This record gives sequence, structure tokens and C-alpha cells, in this order.
Amino acid sequence: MARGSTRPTSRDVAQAAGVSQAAVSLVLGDKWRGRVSETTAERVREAARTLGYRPNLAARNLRLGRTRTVLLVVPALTTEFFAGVYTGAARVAAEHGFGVVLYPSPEGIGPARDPFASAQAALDGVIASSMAADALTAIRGDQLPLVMLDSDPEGSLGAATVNLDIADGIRQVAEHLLSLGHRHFVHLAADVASWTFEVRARELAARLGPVLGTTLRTVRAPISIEGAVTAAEAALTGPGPRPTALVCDDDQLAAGAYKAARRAGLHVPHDLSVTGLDDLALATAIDPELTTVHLDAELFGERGMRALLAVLDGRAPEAGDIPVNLVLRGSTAPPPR
Amino acid sequence: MARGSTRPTSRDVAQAAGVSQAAVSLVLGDKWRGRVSETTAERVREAARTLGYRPNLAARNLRLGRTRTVLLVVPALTTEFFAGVYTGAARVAAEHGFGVVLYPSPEGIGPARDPFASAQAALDGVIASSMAADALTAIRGDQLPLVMLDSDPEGSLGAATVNLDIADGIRQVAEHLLSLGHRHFVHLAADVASWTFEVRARELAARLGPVLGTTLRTVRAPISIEGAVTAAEAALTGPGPRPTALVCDDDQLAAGAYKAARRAGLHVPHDLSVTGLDDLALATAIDPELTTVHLDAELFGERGMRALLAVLDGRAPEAGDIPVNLVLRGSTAPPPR
DNA sequence: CCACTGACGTTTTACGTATAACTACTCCCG
DNA sequence: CGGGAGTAGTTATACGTAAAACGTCAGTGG
Repeated sequence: MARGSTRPTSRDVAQAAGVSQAAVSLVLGDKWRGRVSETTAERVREAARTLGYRPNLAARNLRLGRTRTVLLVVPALTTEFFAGVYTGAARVAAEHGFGVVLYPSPEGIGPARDPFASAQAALDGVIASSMAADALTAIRGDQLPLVMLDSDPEGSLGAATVNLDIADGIRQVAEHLLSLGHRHFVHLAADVASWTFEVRARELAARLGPVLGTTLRTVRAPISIEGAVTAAEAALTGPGPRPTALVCDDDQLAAGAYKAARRAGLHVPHDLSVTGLDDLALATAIDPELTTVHLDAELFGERGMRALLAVLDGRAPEAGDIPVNLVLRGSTAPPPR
Repeated sequence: MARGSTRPTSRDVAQAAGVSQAAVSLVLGDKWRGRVSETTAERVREAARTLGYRPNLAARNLRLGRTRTVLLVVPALTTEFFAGVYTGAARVAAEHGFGVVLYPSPEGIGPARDPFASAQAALDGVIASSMAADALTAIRGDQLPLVMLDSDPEGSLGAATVNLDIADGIRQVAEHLLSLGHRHFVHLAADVASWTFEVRARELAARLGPVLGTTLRTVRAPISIEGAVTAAEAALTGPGPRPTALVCDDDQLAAGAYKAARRAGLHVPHDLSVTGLDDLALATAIDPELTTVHLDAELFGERGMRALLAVLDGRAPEAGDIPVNLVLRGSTAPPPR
């Protein structure tokens, strides 16, 4: 807050109003009922207004020992998805007088860097996406109240978790494709070490395994359009029976699969069904529109923030996964015969 | 920073190391050459390590009167573009020991809210996208050093500005389309009151106007796929000669234009050429790949941060717009004859 | 008439850090 | 052997706020 000609302090306001600094603090902090007269209070407010007084947050934070600021750690800003998470978290936070600061695990800055060097605001707590695993050790070292988003319930050492019911989403995808008659699947898997992506693979295998005559192959791809294209090309030309359905770990991978299919001369959905997961704007921008699992990112953020507020209050956070639902669009059809 | 059992302070470290608090501050602040012996310094560092000491940032900020934290205000998080801006700014900031905090003008929270309530970190300065106009009045009221991204050089009352050379990008688009033989244009304009979007309209008119026989119509659309679709449909069925080229203010609008064209039974690029602006991942996800103006978002963020650092140092920020370049892909072709 | 209460404030203190100002001790040179 | 120059620290203070503890005065009931 350093300015050349320093900003007015509560003491300046006090002097202007002809009262003590304590009185200013009481009035502006709304703690003056029965302690300061209405006329004096109004004089203080008036002085604060004309001086353009704004409290020094560093001093307030130091005094109160709390900041009403929370850090939201996300894997990157590149996805709409985490934009939604932020929006939901910030809305709930605002309702409770809290602010939210973002720490995107940055490429090019290096995860080894102290996350709090990049978000120097003092913090009351942390909400962390499990996908931003790099930063987690540093966070744990800080002993701050922590809520994990989409993290292994057992692995996070007592931290509260909020999860999307991804497994149920994959179940819906599998049942949809099976009911269309598909038997030969490829799972285009995100090449990321994260519990939430393991869930996808496990659930898919669990659903397809018991159905006689099905085959399932997994191909890994980095989460980007280009990476998905080459991985999907490999998937379509691999060994065994030609797959008729491609289950993608997210919508970006699905967009890459479209391109690979075009290059291979395959028509989506008549030659190849494709499904995504996220339901980003991208899903309806591509042709045909993508059948995908809709995730309510804002609700995810809201629930995360509520859970953190609960932890800060010593209450138990709300239990139960967030439901998701499959949105049927134009990228799935019965397999070619 | 409030924890139940309070965190260790520099005084705790001092006690553990058997020195005074001042010595701890000197050692950990790297100001001890010739003031503290190497052995004592090491003892202090060791004590800090075992206690898990981390300085209280609120106290440090209060003491120093500065925070080494900067606020980046962006219109929303939904675009890759501002993710790039953030990445660039954060990289430069980290090189100078600064942190960056984001304030996304949120939907659903309301722009009337004090931006600093949502980013309660104390700040040394602000970098603001001109697209986040709502927040600007509040920012100006705070008298913080300010750098504007893509703002009217005259309109921003003395604040430093960093601009992309959007006008030159539009010039490249116009010349490309004119050289292909197009004469009937529609400008799919973002329905946003912002100087940078006015530049697009002005430059396009300036380039196409002098060429005999050209027509140019402007259609406004909100920046979203759905909004763009209806606007583009209106554009294709409007009065006058049927347009053969659609110049879009950004890539998302272009994606919407693709959908409108498909619905109208028009083939891109043979029946209709489409151009975008941004060069997001979306540009290569859609079919055909989009001819668009590439903006170097990271460089934009870097230059913004450097400009702010310059202002903070009392130096003049680097002058000159950031160059942009047209990327030719598959969405433009000569007009049908 | 005196203790008590309520109204309206003020004085003082603490939060944790960084650093200016000071002290004490040793060494060394003239 | 006196003093100037390091060396190795310590003591004291300020940053701006919130709030606990402390006054002061007028009115009131017993």
C-alpha cells in the first residue's frame, strides 16, 4: 500500500474528526453501539469519507491474525472448467466476506517455487485441486486448513475433500455406448498422474469388463489438441479389432480425436463414436456437437468454499459427491455393421 | 495466518537459536554480511528450518509499507488468452520477487463490489485489462500505480498503457481477403464497449472503404458461441449482396460463424471465408482450421508487468505496440464466382 | 448523600517484522 | 598504551489497526 505521499490512516481521520484513533476504529468497525454517540459517529464517517480513508489491510491482518482471504490452487488457467470453479468459490466467499486468490501452477515458473511467493497475500486456508499436485507438499508444510478438490479420500491425510462423481459419469457413458451396441472401445486417457483420472480408467474397465465380447484398450495423451491427435491416430490403427467408440478423458482430447478421425477418413459418429468429459464451450463448437459428461464447475467451487468455511468454523463439511450427467449430442451413434 | 496453536515467529526462532530477534531478521533477510558470524547465521537458519518458520507476511507488509504483490484484473478467466497474459506477467514478476494476484471481473458477484474486497492482499500496483472496465473507477479511486492493457492511449488519464497492434492485424486480414478477391464483407463485432474493439471496426472500415465496389456491414454479437451463431445467421441473410467473407472479432465468434454457415448449407471456405482473432486452441480444433490473427498473450503479460515495474521505479515504460501476425489456415479461399 | 449505573470516550497495548542506533569486545598500528 | 576500525551482536522503535482496560461525568434509587 505504499504511496509516495502516504495514504491517510485512522489517526488522520481521528484528528480530522476531533476524536481518538480508537473511536475511529470503533465507528468504522461498526462496534460503537452504546460506546459512541450517533453525532460523533457521523462526524467520524464524514471525515473518513472526505479524506478517502481506506484501512491498511496489512495492519488489519496483522492485528486480527486472520485475513479473510483464501487461496484457490488450480492446475492452470487454460480451462474454462477452473474458471467456473473460481466463480462458484468466489461467490460463496463474497457472501461470507472472504476473498479468493488464485494460484495457478504455472508452466515456465516452475512448481518448485514457493506457491506463496506467488500469492503473497496472507491466507486463512487453501482449496487445492488435486491436479496441481506439485504444489501440495509446500501447502501441507504450511499447516493451513485445506480442502482438496477431486482427491483420493484416503490419500489426503485428513484434509476435507469435495469430489465430483466422475465414476458415475463414466458409468453413464459406458452404459450409453453399450446400449448403442458398441463392443470395441479405446480409452483416450489423459497422461496425468492424478487420482481423478485413475477413477476414469478403473470405472470404465469395471463397466465394460463383465460384458462378453468387449475389448478395451487404453492410449495415453497429454491434455492438448495436438497431443490428442497423434494419440488418437495411434488408437485407431492399433492391434486387434478396429474400435468403434472412443471414450476421452476430457473434451479437448475429444476434439483431437475428431481431427484424427477426419485424417483417417472416418466419419463421426457413423464410423466412430466419440465421448468427452467436462462439457466446455468447445463441446458445442465442434461438428458434430460432442456427447459429453457435464460437470457443474461452479457448484464444485461453491462446495469447495463451503467446505473450507466449515473447516475454519470447526464444523464438519457437507458430505456426498456432486452428481454429474451425460449430455447426449451428435457424436455417438450405433456402430457400423 | 491464524492457526489454533500459533505459528512460530521470528522471536521463537531467536530463542531456539539463542540470539535476539533482530539477528534472526538479519540472517533470514540476507543482510548479515559483516554483522553476524557465519556460525551463528547457520545456527539461526537451522533453528528456522526445524521450527518450520515462515515470516508473517502481514507483519512484513506493514513494516515495509510495500507488498511486492500486484493485481492483474482480467475480464474473465474463461479465455486461454488471459491465461497467457497471466503466465507472462507472473514470470516477469517472479524474476523481480513479485507476486501476482488475479481479479477476474466476475459474473454473478457483481462489478459494483469493491475489487479489493475480492483480493484483499495489499497491493503495490495494478495491471488492468481495459475490457474489465467496470472495475476501473474503483481502481482509480485508490491512486495505485496503474498500467492499462489495450486501452485508449488518450483516455486513461496518465496511466501507462501497453497495446497489441490490433490495427495492424486487421490490416493484414483485410489485405489478405482483398487479395483473394473478396468484395462483400460482414464484420462480426463483439458487443462490448471497449476501445480495443472500436479499433477493429475503424481499421476494417479504413482498409475496405477505399477499394471500389466493396460493401461492409457490421453485426454485433456477445462473445460466446451461442450468441455468435444467431448473429452470424442474421449476417448471412441480411440485406444487400450476400457476403463472401466474415471478419470476426475473435476466435469464439468465428466458431459460432462456422455453425451458422453449416446450418445455412454454406461450406467454409468455398462458399464463405471466415477469419478470427486471438489464435486460441479452438482455432485448430474446428474444421477447417481457422485463419486468424495470432496474439502473443504471454508477451503481452510480460510487457504489462515490465511497464508496471518501470512505473514503480519511476522509469518510463518501454514504448511501442506489440506486433501481431496473421496465420493462414484453411478457412479462407477465393470467393465463389 | 453516596454508591451505582450507563453513556461516551480515551489511553494503552499487542500483533510480527525490519532496521536504525547503540554497545562491547578484540585487534592492530603508531 | 590509546584510539580507530572492524566484528558480532543487542536494544529500541515504528508501521496501522483493533480492542481490552481504564476514566469521567451526569443522573438515580435507597
